[in-house]
Amino acid sequence: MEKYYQKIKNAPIFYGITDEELDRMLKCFRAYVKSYKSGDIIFRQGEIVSNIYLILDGEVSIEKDSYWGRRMIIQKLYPNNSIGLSLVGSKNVESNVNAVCNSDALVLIFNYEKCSTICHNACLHHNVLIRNLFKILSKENIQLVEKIDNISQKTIRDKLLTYLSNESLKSKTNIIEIPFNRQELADYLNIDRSAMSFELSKLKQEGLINYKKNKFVLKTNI
Amino acid sequence: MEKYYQKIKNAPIFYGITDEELDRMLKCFRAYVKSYKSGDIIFRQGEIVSNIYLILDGEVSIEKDSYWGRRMIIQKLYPNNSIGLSLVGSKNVESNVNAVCNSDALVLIFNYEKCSTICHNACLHHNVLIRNLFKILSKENIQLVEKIDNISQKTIRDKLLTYLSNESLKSKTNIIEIPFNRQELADYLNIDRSAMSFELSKLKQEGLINYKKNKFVLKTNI
DNA sequence: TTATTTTTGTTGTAAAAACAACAGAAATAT
DNA sequence: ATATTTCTGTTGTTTTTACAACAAAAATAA
Repeated sequence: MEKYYQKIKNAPIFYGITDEELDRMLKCFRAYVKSYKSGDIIFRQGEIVSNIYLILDGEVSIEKDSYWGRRMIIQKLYPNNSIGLSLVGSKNVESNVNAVCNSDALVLIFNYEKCSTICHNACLHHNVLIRNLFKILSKENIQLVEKIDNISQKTIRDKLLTYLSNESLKSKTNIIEIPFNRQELADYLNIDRSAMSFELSKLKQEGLINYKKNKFVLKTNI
Repeated sequence: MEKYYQKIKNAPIFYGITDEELDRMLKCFRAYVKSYKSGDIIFRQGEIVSNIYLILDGEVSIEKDSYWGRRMIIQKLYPNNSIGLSLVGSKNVESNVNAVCNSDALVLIFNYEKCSTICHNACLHHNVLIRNLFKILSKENIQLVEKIDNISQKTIRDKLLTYLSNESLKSKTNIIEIPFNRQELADYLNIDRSAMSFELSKLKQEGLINYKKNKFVLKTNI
């Protein structure tokens, strides 16, 4: 456990917390580290989630299975990101998504509720934590609205251009490395992969973008 | 100002706060009430928002204009709902949405930052408030994911059925009154109104649903 | 009440998407 | 190095959608 402290300290969720505090806090939260294999599912649609999961290593995607078996990728998460905040915050709500490991992963797990009922330092810890949770959730909220923006566009072309220019705006550069392969990007934008590939080719031909694998260059600021 | 206290007290954002506390708190936050006319815009895409807006009366919709001029409705908000939480939480972020009054509206406005820097009771107030903000944001988060679920469906039919059954699940009844007219529902689901009307007719003919104006009945539990 | 405006439903047509099937390229395993 | 698997791009066909134009119904104003 202690060997992960350095990693844990860097996570936004524990921002502003001193080393000693962190130590007490993790004990108080009954925190433990669990390792997952690629493909493992951290939690499923329909499960009630009362833990917070902090990714220490690996890649996790938040997905949803449609009634007809199509996969929808909501977002991808990486070390320092945490999962389950909104579920924990709303208490006893069934998860409406799956959290799936895309690679072997290392995850810090702790129970958000336990502390508030058992431990004396509850208030102290909670206040610091909740402040961080609020910040993280607000960012996530903005990201979700951005995703809605991306997938709300009418045509495949518009979805691609909106997605790429949004990414470009965020990174403040017109050279973008996306975390998706083609199939995953299609699942993220809710479009057909082959139709998307076709549209990407057209955009390249027209000189609007260039790309190789998952590296894209936006030629114009659309 | 005082005449609105009863309304203000009922809002989730001030849950668990006593009357005297509320009084001090609102002073501390420099809160004031502003009335808007139908069609007024509370804030626009691109503006930096540092206030929290609590709706006391009226209807406000969170919208986005696409590059091509299409309106996208993200969500509709009503008395007791608050606006701007995620923007305030992320600090100095440009709003990526418009907040538009759909009717004459009454809104409590307060500056979230001001308190933390000026007032002595900052911690006390903030801790209570942030706890509430966290809860509200987590609910909103779940709603946004649900919206993503609705609009991610492949066909117009699937979007309609998913939306209606999600609403049905939430209200735990198969009789639903939706807050949208046809054009607004189309803008919410990002589809063409006439194509949607046509699909609704088909669903009615097939006996899957029934409806009149904005009241819907789900015949089967799809 | 009647006139006017707004909302909703219907239809045909053109555009776009999904789907399927496959070929070539790239990555991985042997 | 070669074989095998995975990923990406291309094409034709079918399905679905958007769009436009209009009719019917409902709501609102005069």
